Amino acid sequence: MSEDAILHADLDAFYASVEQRDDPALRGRPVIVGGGVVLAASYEAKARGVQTAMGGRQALRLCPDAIVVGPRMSAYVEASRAVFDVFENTSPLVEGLSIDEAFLDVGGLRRLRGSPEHIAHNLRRDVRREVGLPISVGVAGTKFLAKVASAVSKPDGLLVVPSGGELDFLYPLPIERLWGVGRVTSARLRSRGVRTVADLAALDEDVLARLVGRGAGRHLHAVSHNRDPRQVEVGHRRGSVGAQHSLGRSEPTADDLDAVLLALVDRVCRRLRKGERTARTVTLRLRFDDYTRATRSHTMPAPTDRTDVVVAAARSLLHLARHIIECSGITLLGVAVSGLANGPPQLELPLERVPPRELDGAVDAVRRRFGTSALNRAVQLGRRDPLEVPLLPD
DNA sequence: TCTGGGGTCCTAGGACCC
DNA sequence: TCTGGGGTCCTAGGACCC
Repeated sequence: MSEDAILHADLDAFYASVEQRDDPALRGRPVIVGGGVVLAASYEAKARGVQTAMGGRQALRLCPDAIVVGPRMSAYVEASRAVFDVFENTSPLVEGLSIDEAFLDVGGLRRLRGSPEHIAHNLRRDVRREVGLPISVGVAGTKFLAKVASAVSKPDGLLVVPSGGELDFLYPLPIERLWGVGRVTSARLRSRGVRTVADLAALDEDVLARLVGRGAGRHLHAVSHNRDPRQVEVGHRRGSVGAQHSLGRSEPTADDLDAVLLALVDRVCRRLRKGERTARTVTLRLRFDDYTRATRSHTMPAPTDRTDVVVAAARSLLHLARHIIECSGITLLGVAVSGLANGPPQLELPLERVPPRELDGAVDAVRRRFGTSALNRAVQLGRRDPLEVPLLPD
């Protein structure tokens, strides 16, 4: 007989913790990983108000004595792999959510490994002992509740929501604790006086749907009553692959944009081929100096992993968007492919083999405008190891 | 508060088909 | 020629997450 017992395991301030692990001088001190923007902050920095995704300048105003270190993605990927080895040794049912968190179904393991709480305790001990990192674990009967519990338990915590005590745990929490309530939804709900999960649960589902949309309304109504039927799912494959590049306020020419586009497509297609995937839809992402965004997408008749095919599609999308690009300053260009299928690897067509004449023109334009180092950066972009967010298999 | 790079899911309208 | 209802696919935008 099995019971519902799900662990949500979430590494604390992951990148910053790896840095503190690897450099004793950083331990006990406020550490910020990133530069222009905060990718991760140690708890010492968080205590001073520094938050993930905050601008670097603001972070240093709040915490002038913070030590800023550049990200070392390969170290984080390696640490993540080691942590996931511990997960896999704990339960065969592991669902990775990102580089630093996963769900584990331990419902069938009571005889083998003890109670869910015991398993969670051992998991935290093993991650600490074998990888040297702090990890928080939430234990509950549903994924949703386990995720909320791990967040509440942070840092370096363990929180078990006892069977029967779910609503006592949930109701007093502020709505922002819920997975799926962000800035906009929070503001909408608060404007109606909804502050806690108890307030949320008292709302009619139809009222909620009118307030935040049908899908979000249904979701929030269900979870506020502790209904979440989702199972831990093993073997998810990612549904899209993308790459993007911030352009600053450089006012790039059409040739500059084309060079960046080539580099981005090259990177995306390498990752496709490496994962033996193919894609049908190409999406161009644009961001402008007023932080508005736009996308343009095109679905191809057949899936591909070929750089030249995706370049052609992306170029025509860029052409399609030329008017909005002319009207407002473009600050970010991104390329994503979706509609992924498992496909055999096809012809290898890296950046170097895109028709040389066109590439040379674009490359020269970048060199003229931004200098050689910027050119190297653009080319590097195309060659960089596909290490980012590598957890779900490509 | 002015912001990096990588993702997921949902909604809504239009085209097209039966 | 006009009228349904239902379904799928595509495109664009938005909210949210790490």
